[in-house]
Amino acid sequence: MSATKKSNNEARLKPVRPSGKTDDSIFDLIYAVARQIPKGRVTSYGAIAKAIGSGKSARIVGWAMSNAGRVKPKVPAHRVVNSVGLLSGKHAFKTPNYMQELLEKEGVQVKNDKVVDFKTRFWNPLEELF
DNA sequence: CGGTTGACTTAAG
DNA sequence: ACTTAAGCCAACC
Repeated sequence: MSATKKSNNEARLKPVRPSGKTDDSIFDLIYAVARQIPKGRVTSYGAIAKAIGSGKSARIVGWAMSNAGRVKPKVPAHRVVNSVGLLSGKHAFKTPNYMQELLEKEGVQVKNDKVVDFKTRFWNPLEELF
């Protein structure tokens, strides 16, 4: 197979938007930050929003996370919760309980759909990436 | 093009 | 701790 087989790879690390586009967008930035979340730590949608410079576009982060399941490489969307540590996105996983199990598997305690000691487990991209 | 929706956030009562 | 309200922005119809 000495033929030039360039297609097939070309390192398409760009995330796939809902529209199927792989253009640069805030989605790219969101996924990029989300992948930086250390194991056993969590962050919030708003924190990511600030990290990418949008600040108040936390809802877009949530939107992007809903697409995280179809994005490559995999995005640890289970490590992203809302501002009070609530697993607001658990319903988007295979099973509503899958998100909690993933977190517990990483050492994050979850009680009543809420991250235990959230403030300590919180990972601030603005400070950690700085 | 416009109204609605959503894995959000902050503020105020 | 709970409810309301307003701000935000991309996708959807």
